[in-house]
Amino acid sequence: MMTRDEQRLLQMKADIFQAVGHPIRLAIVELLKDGEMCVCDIATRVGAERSNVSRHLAILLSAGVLSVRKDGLKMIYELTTPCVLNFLSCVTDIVRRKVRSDAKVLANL
Amino acid sequence: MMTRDEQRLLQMKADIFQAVGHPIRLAIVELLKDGEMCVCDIATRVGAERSNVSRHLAILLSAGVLSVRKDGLKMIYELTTPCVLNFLSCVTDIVRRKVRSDAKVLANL
DNA sequence: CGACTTCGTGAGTATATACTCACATAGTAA
DNA sequence: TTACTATGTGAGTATATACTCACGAAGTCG
Repeated sequence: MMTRDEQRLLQMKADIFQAVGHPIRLAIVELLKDGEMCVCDIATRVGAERSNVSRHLAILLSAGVLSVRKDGLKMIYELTTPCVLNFLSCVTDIVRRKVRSDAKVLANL
Repeated sequence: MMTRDEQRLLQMKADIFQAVGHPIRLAIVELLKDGEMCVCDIATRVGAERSNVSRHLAILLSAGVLSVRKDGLKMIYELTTPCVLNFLSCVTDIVRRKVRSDAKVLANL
């Protein structure tokens, strides 16, 4: 079947997808492609409550998508690796196909 | 802030990440990289209950990650685009960094 | 026709997630 | 010291997700 270690690896990889799989968290990832940013600025830019953003950041951090450093009062978050962004073109491609396919279904009603 | 359309696009993209963000569904995606497969075979290979696999497939289908065709009694699922797999190397990279970073924390106890 | 296979789905339950509000901590600055 | 700012987190609630079992629809084969 599948060893314990293989299952743990699968879980860790799935956690990364799941971490990015939320509109606010995806917005955060897309926002940080231009560089690091503190929590307060992130909250303002994505238009969500600060404490909520703080929790979302913790999820991305725990999955390994983001890293963080302290600068005085502020916590500065950044992408651990920009390769996450490469996948977004693939995701956009999937969305494009899906929208086209849905439109075709509608046309046949 | 953000237009209605931008939010819907963000949601659709997040849905794709979320769809893959489950151990069983990720296992299905990795399994289908070698080609299309019917539900019963997928269920056997990933070692999960068939009705459960059926639901997971519906989620991947609805996100646009998979497509399906009918062949007699069987429903044959396949990846809409293999580009999902490209991201897996990035995901593996994130996992590797995270494990290393966690190990470093442990070493300092 | 009846027996069988493949699949999706309703119902029920258990668990997980998202969100808000309030509070505590840590650093800054007067 | 006191006042202020940035952040994380406990508690509570609402909603979503995952899973199993049982059933029914659709196609196959004798």
